[in-house]
Amino acid sequence: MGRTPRNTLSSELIVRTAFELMESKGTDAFSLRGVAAELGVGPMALYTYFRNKDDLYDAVRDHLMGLLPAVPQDVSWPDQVRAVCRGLRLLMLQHPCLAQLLASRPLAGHETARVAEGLLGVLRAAGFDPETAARTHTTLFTYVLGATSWEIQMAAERRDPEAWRRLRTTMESLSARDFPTVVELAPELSRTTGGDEQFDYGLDLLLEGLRVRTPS
Amino acid sequence: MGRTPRNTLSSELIVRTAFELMESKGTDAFSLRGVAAELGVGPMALYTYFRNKDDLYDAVRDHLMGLLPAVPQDVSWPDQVRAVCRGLRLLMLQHPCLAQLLASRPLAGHETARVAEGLLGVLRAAGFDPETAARTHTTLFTYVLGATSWEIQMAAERRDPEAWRRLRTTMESLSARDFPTVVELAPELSRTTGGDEQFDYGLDLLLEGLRVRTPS
DNA sequence: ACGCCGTACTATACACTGTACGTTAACTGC
DNA sequence: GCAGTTAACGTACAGTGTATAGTACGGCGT
Repeated sequence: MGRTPRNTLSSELIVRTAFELMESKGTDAFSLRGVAAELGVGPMALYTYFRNKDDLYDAVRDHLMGLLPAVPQDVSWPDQVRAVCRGLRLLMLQHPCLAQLLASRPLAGHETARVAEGLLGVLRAAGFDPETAARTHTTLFTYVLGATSWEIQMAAERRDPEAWRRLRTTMESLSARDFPTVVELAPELSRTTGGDEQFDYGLDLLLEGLRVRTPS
Repeated sequence: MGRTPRNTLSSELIVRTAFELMESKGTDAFSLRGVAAELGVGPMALYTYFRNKDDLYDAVRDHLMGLLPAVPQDVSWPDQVRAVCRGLRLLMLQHPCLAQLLASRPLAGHETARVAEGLLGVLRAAGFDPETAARTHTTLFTYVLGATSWEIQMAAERRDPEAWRRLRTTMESLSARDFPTVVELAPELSRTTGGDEQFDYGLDLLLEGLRVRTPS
C-alpha cells in the first residue's frame, strides 16, 4: 500500500514551500510544522533534508539571493554600484522575509557568493586595491541591509493602526523644551523614513566619499 | 500570612532583570518565564506592568539607549557626528542584545528621542536644512545599525567552531573560475569583517559625502 | 473601626513551537 | 527472494506566550 510514498520531497520543493509560506503568512508565523503540513507530511520528514530550522533558513536565503539580476555592464562603475545596491533593496522590499533572513545569519552559499562576486568585480575593475574593495563591499552591503531593514520595519509599523497610534502619541508627548529639534523636525523625520529618495541620499553620500578615493 | 506580598515588583526591576538575563543567557534564550522565575514570581505577574513581550522589549531597548553618553560640545560637528555613531556602535558591541532589539522594533521612548535630539541638534547647528538633517540622521543611524549588527553576527559565527568550519568549507568550495574575485579577495574579506577600521571607513565615506554638501 | 474595592499576584489551561528517539515501510543491489 | 539503506512516520518532551479566572492584600470612605 502506498501509505508512505518515497521521494515525494526534495530540498528544492521544501525551500520553495517554506519561501511561499514566509511570504504569505509572514516570517514570524513561519514554522517547520506549517511547512510540513503544507506538504502533507509529518514535521520530522524535513529533517531528512535539513539539519534544523536555521539550515532551512539558510537555504531560503540563498534561494532568494539567486533572484538578484546580474550587474549591468554598459554603464560607469558608480552606476553599476548603484544598480547592485538598488537591486538588493528592491528584492528586500518585494520579499520582506529576506530582511530577517539576512539580519540573523551570515553570508553563505553560492548565490550569495555570486552577488559578492559581482560587486567586488566592479570595484576591482574600477581600480580599487584589494583591501579598499573589500572594505567598500562590506560598507555598501551593510548600509543597504540596515537602511532597508529599517524601512521595512517602519512600513510595517505604519500598517498596524494600533502600533502607529501609540508611536504618534509618544512622539507628541515629547516636550518641546527637552527635545526642541526632534519636535521641530517631526514632519521631516516621518517623511524621510524610507522611500527611494531617502535610500538614494545615503547611497549618494557613500558614492561621493568613494569618488574622492577613486584611483586616478 | 505573607504568602502573596504586594509591590515586590516594578517596571524598573523587571526591565533590569530582563536585561541581565539577555546579557547572560543570550537574547534567544530569553523568555518571560525566565524573567518571572528569576524574580520568584509567576509568569503572569509581568502582565501587570507590560502588555506583552514586545512591550518589555521596547522598555529594555529604551533603558539601554539611556546609557549612551551625551554629545561632546567642544569639537567640530563632524567629530560630534563621529562620537555619536561610535558611541552607539560601542554600546551595541558591549550589549549585543541591543542589536536585536533595534533591528526588530522602531524607535520609541524618551531615551531614544534623547539620542535623536543630540544628533539632529548637531546637524542643524552645522547649518543643514531640516530635510537634509532628517535624511542624514536616518542614514547615519541605519548605517550604524546595519554595520554593527553585521559585525556582531560575524563575531558570533566565529566563536561557534562548528558554524565557522562550515563557513570556511563553503568558501573554499567556490571555484576560482566562477568566483575569481571572491576567491582572490578571501583574505581581505575575512579581515575586513568588523573592527574599528572597517566601521570608521564606512563612516568616513558618509562624512566625506556630507562635507561636500556642507552649507557655506 | 469597619467594609468595600481595585490592584497585584497566582493557578490553570491552551495552542503552539523545535526536535530527540524509535519504528516502519519502500526502494536498491546481490 | 533477501539484506541493507533510507525516507517518512508517530510519539513524546520540554519549552514558549498569553487568555482566563480566581485570590488575598492595601488603602479608601464612612
